[in-house]
Amino acid sequence: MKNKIVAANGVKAASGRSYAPVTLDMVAAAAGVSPSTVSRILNGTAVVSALKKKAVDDAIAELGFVPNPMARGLAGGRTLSIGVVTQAIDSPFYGVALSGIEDALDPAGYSPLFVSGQWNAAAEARCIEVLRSRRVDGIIVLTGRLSDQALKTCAKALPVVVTGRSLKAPGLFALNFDNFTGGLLATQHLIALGHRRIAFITGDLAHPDANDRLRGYRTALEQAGIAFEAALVVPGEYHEVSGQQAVDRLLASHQQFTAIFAANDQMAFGAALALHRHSLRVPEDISLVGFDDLPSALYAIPPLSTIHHPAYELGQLAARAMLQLIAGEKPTAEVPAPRLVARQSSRRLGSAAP
Amino acid sequence: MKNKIVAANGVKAASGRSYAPVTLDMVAAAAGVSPSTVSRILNGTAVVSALKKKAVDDAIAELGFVPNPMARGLAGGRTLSIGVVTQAIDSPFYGVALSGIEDALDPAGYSPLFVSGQWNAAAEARCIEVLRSRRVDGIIVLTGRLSDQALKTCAKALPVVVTGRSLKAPGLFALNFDNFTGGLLATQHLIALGHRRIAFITGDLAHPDANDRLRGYRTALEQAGIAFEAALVVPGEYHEVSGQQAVDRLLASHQQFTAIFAANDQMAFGAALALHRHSLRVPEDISLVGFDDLPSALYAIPPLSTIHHPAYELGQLAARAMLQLIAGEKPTAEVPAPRLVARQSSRRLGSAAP
DNA sequence: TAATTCTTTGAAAGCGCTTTCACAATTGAG
DNA sequence: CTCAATTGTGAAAGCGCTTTCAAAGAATTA
Repeated sequence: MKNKIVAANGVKAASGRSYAPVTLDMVAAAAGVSPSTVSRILNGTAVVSALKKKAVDDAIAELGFVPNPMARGLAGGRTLSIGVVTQAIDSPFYGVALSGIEDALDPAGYSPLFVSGQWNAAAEARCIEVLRSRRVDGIIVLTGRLSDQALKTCAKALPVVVTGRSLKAPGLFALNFDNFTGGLLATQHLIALGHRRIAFITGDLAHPDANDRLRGYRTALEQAGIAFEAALVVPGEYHEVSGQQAVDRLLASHQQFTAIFAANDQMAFGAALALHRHSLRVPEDISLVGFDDLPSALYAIPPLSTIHHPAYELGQLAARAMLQLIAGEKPTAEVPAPRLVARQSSRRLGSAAP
Repeated sequence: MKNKIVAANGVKAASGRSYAPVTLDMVAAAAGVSPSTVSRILNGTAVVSALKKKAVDDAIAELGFVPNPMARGLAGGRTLSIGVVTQAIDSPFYGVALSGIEDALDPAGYSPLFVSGQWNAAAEARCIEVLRSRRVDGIIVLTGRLSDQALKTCAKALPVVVTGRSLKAPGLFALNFDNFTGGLLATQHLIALGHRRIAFITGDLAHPDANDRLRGYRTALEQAGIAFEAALVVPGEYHEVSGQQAVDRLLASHQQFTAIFAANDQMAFGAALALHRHSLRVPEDISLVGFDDLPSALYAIPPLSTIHHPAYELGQLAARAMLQLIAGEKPTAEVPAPRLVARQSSRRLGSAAP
C-alpha cells in the first residue's frame, strides 16, 4: 500500500505536501474511536478488539501519523531516549562504542543523546544534569571520572549503565572489561617472544583501567620471574603525544629495553613515531604492543600488535543492558574476554630481519 | 550562595535529596507571582518589573529549577535540539566535526541529536524522519547522499544546514569546502617537489567532493604541462582498505610513478601499508600526500603530508549558521581555505636519504 | 433468570510549559 | 481632571499524548 511508503519515508511525505503535523486525535477521529484507544494500540497498554485495531492501524498508515515524542514524554514520563555520557565524541575508541550503542538502541525505537564529558568530573556532572532535564529514560556512562557515589545516587532516580568499573547498586549495571588480563596477555606475549626488558607506558593512573593494565604487566613479569623495574615504567595519559614523550623520556634515561607495551593504541602510535624519530625500527629494534585494537591499529606501519578491546560490542551490550534495566529485567551481559591480536609490531627477540 | 551551586550541579543536588522535579508552577508559587510571569522571565518574552524578576530569579536558584524541555517543546514548538545527520559516528573525520557542532551548540543551550546515515540515502531519509518526529528545531546534514531536491523540500519545513555541497534554497544554508583547490594544492606540492608521474587514488566518485579533488589533480597537472594519464588514476572509496587495494592494483599494473596523492587520509594510510608490504619506502621511494589532515595523520609513520580540512571549524560554523537560521538571520559563514600541511611523507624527487 | 465478574471503551484530568487575552494600574495628552 | 494609550500581570486555554476512572456490554456463575 502506498500508505506504508508515506509512513516509512518522511522525506517523501514531506515532498508531497507541506509537513502537516497529524495528531493522535486526528487518527482517532479518522478511525472512529477515542484517543485513548489509539494510545492503547500504540503502546500495547491494553487489549483492543481486532476490528478497532485494524481501523486505527489503517488510519495511522493513511495519515502517516508519527507520535510526537515531546507529548509522549510529557504525558507518559518516557521519552524513548537514552543519555550517553562519553568523554570525547571524536575519540577513536569511544566513537566505535557509540556506534554500537546507536545500533543496539535503534531497533528498540530508542534514540541516544550523546554528550561529552571531556574527562572532567564537573563537566560530566553537567552532562548528567542536561540529560536529566531532557528527561532521558536512562543514562549510559562510558568510563568517565564521576565518583562511584555520584553514579549510585544518580541510579536511584534513573537506570544507569556504566562501563569501565565494577560497581553494584540498585538500578545500576556495570560492564567491566578485564583490563588486568589484557595487560597480562600483552606482557606475556612479549615475554614469550623472548623479551625481558619490557618498558611500560601507563595510562592515566587516575583511572582504574590504567591501574589494572599496569597490574597485569607486573603480574606477567612476576610469573615469568622477571624483576619489576620502576625505571621502565613511564607515565602516559592515553593520547598520542604522551606516548611520544614517554619514549623520549625512556630513551633519554638510557635504560635498556627491547620492547614497549603501551597501555593503549593511541600512545603506541605516539611511541612508534618517537622511535622512528630516533631511528629505531619497529619491530626490528624494538617490539611494540598496544591496547584497544583501534581500527587504525590495522593500518599502522607496521600493523600494531595489540589487545582487542571490543568497543563496538561493549556499546551494544551497554545499550541492551539499559533496555533490560528499563524493562525491569536484570541484565546479564558479560564483556568478551581480552584477546591478543599479534600483528607485525612485535617479534621474537633477536630474530633475523625478514 | 549555596543555591547557585545546587542549581549548577545536578548530581550534587541529586545526592542531597532524591531528584524532585521542581516545576515552573512551584517557582511561581515560591516567588509569589503567576506562572506566566516566570515563563516570561525565562524566555525574555516581555518586560517584567525588576522587583518580581529578582524574586523569581531567587526562587529559581533556591529550588534549583530546570525547565522541562519536553513541556517547553510541546507548548512552545521549540525543542532546543538540533538534529545532526552524520554518516558514521565513528568516522575519524566526522567525529571531529561533531565535536565542533557540540561545542558551538552548547553555549546557546541547544543539544545535538546525532543519527548515522551509513552512506545510504534511504537510511538518511529515515534519519531525517526520526529527527523530525523528535521535533528538532533544525537539521544539520554532514555531506551525505540525499538528493539536493530532498534537502530543499526538507528545508521548507525546517532550517537546514548542509556541508559538502553548494546549494541555494530558502531556509537552507550550504557550507562547502573548496575541494578543488585542495586537490590542486596537493598535486602542485608534489609537482613542485619534482614529481611528474603522480598516481591519484580517487574517493567515491558518487560524491561531488571526490570529483572536485580529482579535478584539482587534473588541473594542476595541466597547469604544469604534464599529460594526464588515466592509468595512474585508481578508484578508491574513502576508506583504508580501498587505498591499500588501489596501490596493489597500481603496482600490479606496472605503471611507473614516484608519488601518490590519495583523496583522503584514510586511503593514504591504506596506501602506505600496501607500499610497506611491497617494501617500498615512504618517502624515499614514493612520496605520499593525503587529504583531510586527520588527527592521526600527525602520528603516521612517517607523518603524512596532507591538505588541512578544518573539520572542527566546519562543525562549529555549521552549528552557528544553524543558530542564525533559527534566529531568522542570514548566515554568512565561510569555510576556511584549504591549506597544505607538508610533513615527512613527501619529499623532493631523487633527494638523498637523510 | 438474576447476580456477579470480566472485558472493552470513552470521558476527562492532567504532564509542565507558552501564549493569547483581558484586566488593572500607570502615564500622557487634551 | 477626564479619556486614551501604555505597561505589567494573571487567568486560562491549549500543545499532543497517557492514564486513571467509570460505564456499558459480554461472559460467567449460582
